[in-house]
Amino acid sequence: MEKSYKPAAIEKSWYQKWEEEGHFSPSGGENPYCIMIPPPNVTGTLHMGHAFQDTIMDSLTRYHRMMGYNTLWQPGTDHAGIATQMVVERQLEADNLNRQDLGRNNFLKKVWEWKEQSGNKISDQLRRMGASLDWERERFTMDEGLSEAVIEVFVRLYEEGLIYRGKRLVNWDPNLLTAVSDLEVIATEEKGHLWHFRYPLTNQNGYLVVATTRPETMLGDTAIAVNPDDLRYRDFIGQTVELPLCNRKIPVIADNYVDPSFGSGCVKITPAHDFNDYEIGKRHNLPIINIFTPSAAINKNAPKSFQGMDRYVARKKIVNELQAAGLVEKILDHVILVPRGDRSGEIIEPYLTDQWFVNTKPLAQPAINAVKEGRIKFIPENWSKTYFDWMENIQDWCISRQLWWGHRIPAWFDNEGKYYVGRSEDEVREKYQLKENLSLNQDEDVLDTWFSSALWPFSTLGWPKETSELKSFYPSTVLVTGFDIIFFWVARMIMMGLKFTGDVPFRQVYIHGLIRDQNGQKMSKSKGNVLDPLDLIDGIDLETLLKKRTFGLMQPKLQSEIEKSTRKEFPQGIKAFGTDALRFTFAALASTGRDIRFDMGRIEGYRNFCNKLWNASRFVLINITTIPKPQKGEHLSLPDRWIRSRFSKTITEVNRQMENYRLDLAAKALYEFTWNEYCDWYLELTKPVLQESEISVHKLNATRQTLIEVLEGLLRLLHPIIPFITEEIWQKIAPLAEIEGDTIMLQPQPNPKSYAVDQAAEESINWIMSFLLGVRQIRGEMDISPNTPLSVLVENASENDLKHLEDSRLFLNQLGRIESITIIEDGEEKQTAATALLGGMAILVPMAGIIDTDKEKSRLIKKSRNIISDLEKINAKLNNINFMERAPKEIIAKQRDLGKSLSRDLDQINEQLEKLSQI
RNA sequence: AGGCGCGUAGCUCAGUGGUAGAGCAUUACCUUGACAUGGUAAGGGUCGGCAGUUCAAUCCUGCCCGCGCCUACCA
Repeated sequence: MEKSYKPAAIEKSWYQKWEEEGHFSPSGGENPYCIMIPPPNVTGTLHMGHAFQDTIMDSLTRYHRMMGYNTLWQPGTDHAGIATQMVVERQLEADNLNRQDLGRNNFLKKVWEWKEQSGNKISDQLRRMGASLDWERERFTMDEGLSEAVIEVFVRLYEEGLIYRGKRLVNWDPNLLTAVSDLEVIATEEKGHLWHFRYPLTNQNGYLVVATTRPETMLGDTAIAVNPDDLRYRDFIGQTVELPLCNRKIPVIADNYVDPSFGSGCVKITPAHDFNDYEIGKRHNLPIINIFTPSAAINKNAPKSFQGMDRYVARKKIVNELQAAGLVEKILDHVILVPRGDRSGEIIEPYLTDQWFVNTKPLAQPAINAVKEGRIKFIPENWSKTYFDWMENIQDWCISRQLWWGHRIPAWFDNEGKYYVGRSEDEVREKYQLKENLSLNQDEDVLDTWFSSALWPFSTLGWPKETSELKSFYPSTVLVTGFDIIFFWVARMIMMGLKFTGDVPFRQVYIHGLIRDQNGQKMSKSKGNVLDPLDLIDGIDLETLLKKRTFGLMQPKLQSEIEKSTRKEFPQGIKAFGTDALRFTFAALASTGRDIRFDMGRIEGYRNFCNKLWNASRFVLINITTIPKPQKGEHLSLPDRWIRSRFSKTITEVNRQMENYRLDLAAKALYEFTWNEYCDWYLELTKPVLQESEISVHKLNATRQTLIEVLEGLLRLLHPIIPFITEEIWQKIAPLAEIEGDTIMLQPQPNPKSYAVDQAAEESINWIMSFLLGVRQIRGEMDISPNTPLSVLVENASENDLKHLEDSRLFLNQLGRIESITIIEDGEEKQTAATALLGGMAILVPMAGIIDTDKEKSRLIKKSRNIISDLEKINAKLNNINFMERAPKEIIAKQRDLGKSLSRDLDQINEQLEKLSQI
């Protein structure tokens, strides 16, 4: 093996081998374990969020595969309607073309080309992450089979009356020229104004003042509303006002919606361009006057002088003209919530159009029940509250989009605007017995991308056919996803899954946090703080990183700022840490919080961890070149028994944490065992055995066997998180453990029962550790060189101490660089010494020239001060009647014991101090 | 407006009703035959604040302060 761990050298080949040999496909068997990947955008690239999520899913998948489950991790990609269409349109823009220039068919051809060209990129990046996805089953939401599922679902929902078409006020993106759903609208707080306008009364002098944040909508006003209980306006109800600039009379109506304390207490009502006003309009039978074109310019329903103007140009003109007419009461600064499209960033307008909707309430109820009844569990459980809140107030879902890229709606229109829904034109003609010469045109619109995503858990498995895959893997075991798409995706999958399969789509929903940068900021191109997972794996030099972060910025102004911060953060660029280190980092960060700050310090630390594992394995391989003869338990050394015991407990702990989705705690247990126990102590403790010439062959072999067995098991335990390095090492270790197999990934997880728990051995090793710690402290604090051999005396040794001492001399001598250990009676030792305490026993290092008396004095004084303060706390408790009466017995006993041992320590320290003072 | 989350060492974060933890960073010493991507030791914290429950609170409860997120129709 190489002297140090070089990830690039080992990661390349293993993945290819695993995939070629079909190790990712389900093994068959009784117990299924299935995860559906949240399909990434087919034209996208892997970002930190993906890498994090995929690490979690892959670790879970590999773990359960090794636990003997029939494991499927289903891969695939999403067509991501708007996002993908926008990318291709932007490419056309470069050639001064738009999609209309190409026409629908040619445009779609372009999108498919782009999909083919870039669609494999993210799959390849997933491979770099080590993701053990069953690629043979890779799906795409616009595959034939999945499209069939989409049509089937649409038609069935329509036939049941759960999909309807209607003219409704929807969220309209005037830039993309499509409707979007409520969820795709982001409300942002922005500075605006509250304009107060005077609407003159028609049958008397005076006016009513209305307040608005969107003056241009006045052109579509059809009423003004006041609160019926508002005494100021009570008398005006039923009168009319003159709508300025429009030459129209509109009524004053009363509606409880109006809050008298806001603005002027009078609200202008524009039913065509405001959701509330729309509802009020319906209640009062108001006319609905649409004043916008699809791109939100003023249309022909408004006065001539405004027609054709963009809404914001019109706004200015309206304000100016009202001002000139003396109809502006005042203009106040006002922070408003501006609705913007999540893709385009454009200000969304409520707009009256014909759209397709899903009637969600009947679907939501069973989906609520499924979670209430525990058939689906959220992890952490708290997220179910978020889910309920939304589901219980769910609104109908606008599913039609005026785009070209996506699943075209299976509805056909005749020339009169009558429409027929069916699986195909032929089916429609037959079903509705349409005349052959009736011309039909399919609806131009496509479905919301999330409509097909909602079917993902069963459409990928072949539904509506009753496939064996569906039988085996539906419901899937767990959905792993971020909280940001609980509404978009999780809720809708549950609704659709229950509706069309009669069962939940997954039994658990593991909600993880979102990856942020080291300052807790969302990673985004415009902030210039994006980390590419592949750059962490392969490394990147500063110049390339700078180029990457500043290339194609929307606001070139930001360039110098981004350059500066990047140079500061990564003066040397980014080192290559390898996939395993990145994965271990993600696992270690996967705690229950919402924000996960990615910390470069940690990935470096876990790269070092990999190196540690690498070198520990080298140590084992250097010392063991032939298969050790199996030995009986009696030949195991104390450290052998100890490490087996610790490993058994570690396996149990890791299993527990994996089952609880606490990958961070699993990673922690693995890290601590590997580094702090196996490497720091066990390997050190084997050195005396491996190097001792007089050791028995049995003992030697028992230690060799333990070294191998524990390392081999540890590699398997680590494999789900760090697959590459464990495979590489395992290939060399497994033969020495007499294990045959092509790959570690198909080996079973280690069984805690294969390694005996041994409390006695743990106690003994703890004693040894304490002994060595005491000696090392003296060395460290007294500046005694690690090379200086020490003669050590022990005083007040109990029988137990003597037994431990007898069992461990070999280890103490070598690990503590101790020449001799002499047992002495209390007070026998006359010369002064540096002292360490181990239970009731004192470990003395005679000072004879090597130790500074004053230093030792101050060291002991400091120690005694700590003990005294602890002791005071304990005595206060023990003297507290309430404590003695009410605390549990064990706690009292524990405190008493602690107090005793502390005062014993204190006595000994004082004794030593006295001795030192006598000099 | 409602809901949720967070506040623990300089930084990033675990954690528990009964003696506060890790990694990184810092300091000192060490190139000893697995590993300097390392070893040994050290320093560092009123666990955001106040009150309550309790024999005992960093942990449970309430209030407050600070930060963040989500949902929502205040024109």
